[in-house]
Amino acid sequence: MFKSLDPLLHSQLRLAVMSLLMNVEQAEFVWIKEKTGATAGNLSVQLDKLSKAKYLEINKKFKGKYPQTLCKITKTGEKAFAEYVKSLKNYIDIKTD
Amino acid sequence: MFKSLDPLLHSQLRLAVMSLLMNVEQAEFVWIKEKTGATAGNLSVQLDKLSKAKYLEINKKFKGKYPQTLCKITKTGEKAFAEYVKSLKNYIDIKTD
DNA sequence: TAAACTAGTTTACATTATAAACCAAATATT
DNA sequence: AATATTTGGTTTATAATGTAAACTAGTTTA
Repeated sequence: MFKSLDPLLHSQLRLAVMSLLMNVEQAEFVWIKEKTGATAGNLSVQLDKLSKAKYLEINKKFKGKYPQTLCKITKTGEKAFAEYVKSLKNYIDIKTD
Repeated sequence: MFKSLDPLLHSQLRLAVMSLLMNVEQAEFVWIKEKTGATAGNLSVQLDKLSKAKYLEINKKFKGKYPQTLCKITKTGEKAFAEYVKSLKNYIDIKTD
């Protein structure tokens, strides 16, 4: 009846991050921070979790003299997101039998 | 951009409970337990939280000789659920601009 | 050269979720 | 008729999670 919801995606901030990354080629840490309204510390932790799960790839470079963290969703991440959305529908659409 | 998701509903079990109660007049503890697959202890705690938030009403009676806990969603609960679903759509539908 | 800012990371604490242990009464077993 | 098991839960202790505050490392500005 209720498919289990991927706990890695069932978090407000991580879901927002994935939602953003579903729609762009890649994104900077600072841009994600602004779009989500997250604190830097929280975002750092959550990006790390998503990255460890291979839901996204993190690429650290320099933009001029400043450090820059680029994030990009992976195929695995895209699949997980799609699956999460599918599962969620059981919760928000269902009619009992 | 991202509306905040009611933390009381953003929990797998509580969301499943509310989802069930959206579709029935009322429901027994045991029925909810079976439908959700939750343990009794966890369900007890989560029902209590939803009840304290006035998202549902809990009515304790006896069914024959056994205790029976009946749950019914409130107007407040219905509104909160609808609002949650609306907010969620920002996360799962959006295209970045 | 000292203060303030950029771009993050680490860590300590608070919140949340959950299973295990418990309770009271009913029924089944020996 | 004791005792064990089941029903229908609640309480509580612990594990997992989320988050802000404090920190690192370097840059710009006054």
